[in-house]
Amino acid sequence: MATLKAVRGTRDLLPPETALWNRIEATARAVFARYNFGEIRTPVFEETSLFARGVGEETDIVSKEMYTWEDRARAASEKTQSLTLRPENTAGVVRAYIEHQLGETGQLQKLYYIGPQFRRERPQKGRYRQFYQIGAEVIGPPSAGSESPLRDAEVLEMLATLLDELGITGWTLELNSVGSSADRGRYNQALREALAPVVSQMCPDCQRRAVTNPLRVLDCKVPEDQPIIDALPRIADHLDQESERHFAAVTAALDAAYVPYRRNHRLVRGLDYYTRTTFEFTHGGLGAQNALLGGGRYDGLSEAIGGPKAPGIGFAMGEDRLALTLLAQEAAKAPLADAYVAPLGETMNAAALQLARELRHLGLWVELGEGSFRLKKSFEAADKTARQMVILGEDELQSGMLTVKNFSTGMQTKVPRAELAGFLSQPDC
RNA sequence: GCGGCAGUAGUUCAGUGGCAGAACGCCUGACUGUGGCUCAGGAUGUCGUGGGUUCGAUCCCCACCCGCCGCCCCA
Repeated sequence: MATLKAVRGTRDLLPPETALWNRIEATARAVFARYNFGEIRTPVFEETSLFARGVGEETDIVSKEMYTWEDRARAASEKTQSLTLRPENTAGVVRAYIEHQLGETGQLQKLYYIGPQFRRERPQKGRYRQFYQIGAEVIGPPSAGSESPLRDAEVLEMLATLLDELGITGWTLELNSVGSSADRGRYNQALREALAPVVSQMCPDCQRRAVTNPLRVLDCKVPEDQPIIDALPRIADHLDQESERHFAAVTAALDAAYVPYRRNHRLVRGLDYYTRTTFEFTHGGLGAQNALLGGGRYDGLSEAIGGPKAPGIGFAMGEDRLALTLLAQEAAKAPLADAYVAPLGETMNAAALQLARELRHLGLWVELGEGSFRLKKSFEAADKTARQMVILGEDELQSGMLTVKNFSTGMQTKVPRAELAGFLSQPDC
């Protein structure tokens, strides 16, 4: 029988890497809380139509990357239902916003989520079929200020803070505006017209994109095509006055908050629901998957899925890539316990558990050894798992003076049991 | 989904149509309450899976699985 393994594109996260993941999530939660975001948890699966309408029927995500199945009927009278593992979380959050009539509160909703998403893509490093996203949405009725460029700037400033606090060095914020959907339609047309006379000089990929999806031409990385692309019309020149003013206000607020950004006229990508502000935080060293997070404004999404007018802005951050980036920066090494309690002889095992319990109740991180080990073996095990080792033999039990070995200083000390926890808590010197 | 490269010990990787290898790690002992250094010994394994060619396949061929790189797309 073939051995069982995690299915393609999925994986197990094990210590010590999970410690890094926990740190990432704890940092995100702490930052979000300071910006007055609350956590939302939506189901990992939803009705298929939510994603079809919210994300866009024509997008690759919906047309070929979703895990969709027909949920079977339990009774003859019940209909089957098409369900889908969520490929992203914004649609689910907006669905919940509508379902719970959060707009009726009149308040701006600031919600964040952390959880797995599912897309049936070809796996690669930093790209999995079950992947994890940390994201947030600011959404509400226009009267709550949900359309304000200040919201965009606040979210971007929060993200800059979060990446800094996570210890990501060398990130770049790329920023653009895609205007209204009407603006985008006009721009698409202008792009097609501008491409027509020059496309024959471009790479085969671009020749194909020019027909199927002209916006994708802007992503081309072939060096020879760059001068041609630079000469193409920019969406900035096709924005209506409102969108232009909105974008100017966003950048003014970013300047005031000292958030560095780079205008990227080619950043027009994104899902169907994006309007106006779009952005990406990128980082080198991730290969073709250089985006750490992406997001933008989606003023029409709620209405697209049958809800009230509820403009919003949000982002999703790839936690897998974040962990990868941090791992490359700091080479996650397993942290060490405060102490390893080594009983000397099996008869000392029970007393060792009692000692370990005492120390653990005082908040120390303690590993418990095994009395059948020879002292040499205890030392070897302790050296790998803890900063210090506490020897508990007959002598120590009788005298109440415990033997403590510090592995970084090499010092061995006799410590009264009452002072043990305090002694072990001292940092190495 | 398309194109390319790979899969051998826990890990990183050599290797050959004819006994399955190294380094590191692991275990035991030298050393019965003192680790790291040293020395001596030991175990590593369906050579990704299934077929085919062959007297014989880990090696050659085919298919599949999985990973990596790029494309598509995206976080």
